[in-house]
Amino acid sequence: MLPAERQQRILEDIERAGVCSITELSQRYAVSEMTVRRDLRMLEEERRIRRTHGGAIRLAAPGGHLGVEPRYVAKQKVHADRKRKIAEYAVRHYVRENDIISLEGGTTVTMMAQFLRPLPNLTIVTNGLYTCSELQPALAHATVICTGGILRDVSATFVGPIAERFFQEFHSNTVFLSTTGYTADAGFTDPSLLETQVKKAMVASANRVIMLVDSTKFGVKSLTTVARPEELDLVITDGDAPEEMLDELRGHGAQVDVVI
Amino acid sequence: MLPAERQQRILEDIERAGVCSITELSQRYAVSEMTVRRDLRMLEEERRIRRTHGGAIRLAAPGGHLGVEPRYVAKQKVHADRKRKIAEYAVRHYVRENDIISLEGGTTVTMMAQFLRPLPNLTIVTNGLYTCSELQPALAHATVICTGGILRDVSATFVGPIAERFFQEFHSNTVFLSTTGYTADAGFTDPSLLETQVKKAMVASANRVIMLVDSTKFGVKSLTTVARPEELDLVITDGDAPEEMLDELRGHGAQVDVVI
DNA sequence: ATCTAAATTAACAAAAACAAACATTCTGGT
DNA sequence: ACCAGAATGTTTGTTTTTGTTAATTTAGAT
Repeated sequence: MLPAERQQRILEDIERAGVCSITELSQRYAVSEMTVRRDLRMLEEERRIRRTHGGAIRLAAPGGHLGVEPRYVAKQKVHADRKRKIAEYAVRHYVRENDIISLEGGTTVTMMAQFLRPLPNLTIVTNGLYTCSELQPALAHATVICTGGILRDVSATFVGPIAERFFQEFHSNTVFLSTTGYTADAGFTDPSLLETQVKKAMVASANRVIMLVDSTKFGVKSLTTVARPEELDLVITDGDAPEEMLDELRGHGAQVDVVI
Repeated sequence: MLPAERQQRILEDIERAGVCSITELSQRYAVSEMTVRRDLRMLEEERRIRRTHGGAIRLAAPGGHLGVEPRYVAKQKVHADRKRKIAEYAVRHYVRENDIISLEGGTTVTMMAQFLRPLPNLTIVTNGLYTCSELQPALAHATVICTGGILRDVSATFVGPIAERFFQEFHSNTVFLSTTGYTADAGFTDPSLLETQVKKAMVASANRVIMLVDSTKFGVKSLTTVARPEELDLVITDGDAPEEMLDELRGHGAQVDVVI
């Protein structure tokens, strides 16, 4: 294998995994650790990665968590604030004690977990790894059921046939979900078909469907359609959402709550 | 795991959960409490978290309900070192690339995860929440399948009928498991019937069964029997295990590996 | 307020990773 | 085949990281 090719592949490995150790890379490409160090040094000089003790981490990570650039973090934080408000509102108004709810594994919905912890005697069904982690401290007075399935990297959710089939047998009062975007023509869309399939199964299995959409998602169209407005009972969004989009949603029979 | 990666994940843990104890983090990442303290000190110097006695809390309190100091449950800081050696040995000698393995969610077996990360093209089946979290960074070159089920508090494992039924359909080459105790009369035993049921299903579904037992478990008898020595193919333990117990095991046809 | 158990810190020792220098192997052209 | 230059591996000493021990501080209970 050519050195340039190896370096390129190492870069790809790091960008995909977020982090790689030198031992790992040296074994994978059957070269000495010293060579890997030299490769990493070059990649760092080109500002493509950041070296750390024992390996390297990626710089900018669109879907990941490691070594993220400050600018990206800051942007994320603004959104996070919005999302958190929506998540808190959803819990406060639409979850009661003794409820049985499903939580999809997206970031907005995952934020609901921290507000759910005080509520007694909940049953929570989820395909989100982080949701499970978040709710572990609440297990004394709540039941958490995980769908299982294949763990998907970027989203930390369980997907695939196992997760989908789960919802053929289990039904909840309310499902909370979110997607990557909403447009009038394509409805609520996601980039991953695997995610979409699971979300569809969740929607089909629940009595009530609540969609959490922060205002940045309006006008964004992604690959596959998760649901159309007429399948939803309620949409929760924030104050920056364009009014005409909300009217559009209402026109399809969905109730719309705007969190100030 | 790389130091930088661990620090990043600790930060995420704290931001997600709001608060983490040092004991908890030290066990989750299989490092000493001193190392966790050093990590937390660095994160605090970067103004990313705030340290408290016994742990750390997140800075921005977007949810509101903060200021809660960590309520650290006095968990026995068990022989993490012994367990880690056993876990590393198990991976090094009994896991190959392209393997399909099952990991039970106990602490010893969970420690295998960090050593599994460099191995390419593995398929890993598990009912352990922490195992899933640990293996998330390895997903670029590995497949992780979770059983799903009811999340059990103390062990952070998925149990119950969903988890049990999973193994009626999925079969692995090798299952790695551990239990609370072993005695000659009761075999390998666990305090929780729910855990036992899942472990039995795992054993039944695998071609090869490997039990990880650190020496502190010998002579300990718990509530329910998970397996008897004759059901196992291999027992891995450490050098402090009493020789007569090992002979006893060998007498039942199990191979015994002792990690020095 | 005093006491006790736990957590923290500091200091040291061990292990792992790193970097530099040198030796070796590989590559492409003659 | 031969050589020059690049790439790689190896050795050695240094640095970083981690774990352990002992002394100190803190939190919570009496």
